[in-house]
Parts: sequence; C-alpha cells; structure tokens
Amino acid sequence: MKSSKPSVSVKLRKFKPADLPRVYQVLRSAYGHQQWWPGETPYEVIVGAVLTQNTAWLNVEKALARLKEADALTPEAMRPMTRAKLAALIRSAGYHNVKADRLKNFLAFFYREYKGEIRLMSKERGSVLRRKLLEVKGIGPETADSILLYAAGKPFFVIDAYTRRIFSRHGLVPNMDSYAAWQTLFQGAVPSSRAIYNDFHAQIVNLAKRHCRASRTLCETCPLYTPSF
DNA sequence: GACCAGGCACATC
DNA sequence: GATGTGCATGGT
Repeated sequence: MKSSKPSVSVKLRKFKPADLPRVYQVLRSAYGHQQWWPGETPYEVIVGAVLTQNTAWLNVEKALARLKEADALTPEAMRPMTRAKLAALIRSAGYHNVKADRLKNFLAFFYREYKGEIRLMSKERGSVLRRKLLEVKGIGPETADSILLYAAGKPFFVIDAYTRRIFSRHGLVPNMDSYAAWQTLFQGAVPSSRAIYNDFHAQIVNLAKRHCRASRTLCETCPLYTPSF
C-alpha cells in the first residue's frame, strides 16, 4: 500500500498525568525558555487572546500591527472607537464583526470593574476574576485563562487546541473531554506556578508548530517520542 | 479550490 | 447534556 506520508519508526509514547512535569522538563531542555506571550503590553495580550479565537496567529499579528499603526492598541484609544472602525482594523484576523463586539464587551467590563487599569484587575483574586471574565459575552474558558495567566499573572493553565491535539494523541485524555476536565488534570499534575504554566503552554504551542500540525508528520524528531524522551 | 487555524454563543433536540 | 451552525480571513 502506497502512502505519501513519511513512516514513523519510533514509538509514540503514552503519557500519564504524573508524567507532565517531566514532559515540561524535556521540552524546556530541547527548546529553552520560550519567553512568552508575544505581546509588548498586557492589553496587547488581551486583544491577541480575543483575536486568536479559531484563527491562525499569523493573521492575528497582521491585525495587531494595524491596531498599533493606528495607535489603537491601548484601552484608552480603543474604547471610544466605533465598532465599524475597530472591525475594519482587525479584519485580517477573521470574524471581524464578532471580535469587534467581543473587544467592546471586554472594554465595558474592564472600565466598569477596574477603571481600565491592568494593575487593578491583577489585584483581584484569580478565581473571582475568572468567574467575572466568563460572564463577559465573547470570553470563554480559553480566552479567560489566557487573560488570567498572561495579562494578570494568575496561575491558570491554558488548554488550547494544540494541548488537546498533542496530549490526546499521546493517550493522556480522550480529545472530546471537557475544557474543565483537561484543566483539572493539568493543574493537578503540574505545580501551581504562574511561571511554569506560562512557559509550559508556550512550549506546547512551540512544539505543535514544529511537529504536530494536523496535516503534517514530522514526529521522528519530536522530543516527546522515544527514544529521545 | 479545499482545507485549516491557539473559540464562542446560540438554537435545537 | 450533546450536537450542529454561524461567524470570515488568509496561508498552505
């Protein structure tokens, strides 16, 4: 039988939750600290978290660049903008009308609760901030956790499509399990640390982009495959 | 030209 | 509670 895909001669390693700290160490040794999230300010991180919903990061970067060019990448500048103007600037990230509304919804919340100041938002207890973020229309669990971890510095593990893809492939959890189930598993297995959750998630994204795109098979050199693991 | 990408809300059963 | 659908652009 003919196949265009390269054969994989190494064995796929199956992980248990207790392996996760070691998985992080292996990735960190292989690739170094990732210095994440790509964003110059916490507010840029928040905007990026909304714009990347079901969207390739490359297209998000274009939208962020346009916002920056327009000096609109601060809460003060973005808040008075019309929905139409904002949507036009973020067009390249896709779903621009939906995402313009979501950014507006976040801004309304951000000013109502925290006067538009990251410093005040970061003082909020993590569990309380998470509950409040999830009440904002357009902020779901992944976006909320990205904001919590990367903008507010709270130890919440971000479960994204890459995390599910890689670790379900490695037999950790069935891919269809809920977001909460995945997060409970990771947070139970990995010590609660803002710094570790930050870089572990970054390592997962890095790994996925190198090796685990749905349509690619480059797994021979992946550090999570035996015997390199 | 088809398929995919770091979700989410909403309708329906 | 589970499943399906709309939202939209740009790269491969």
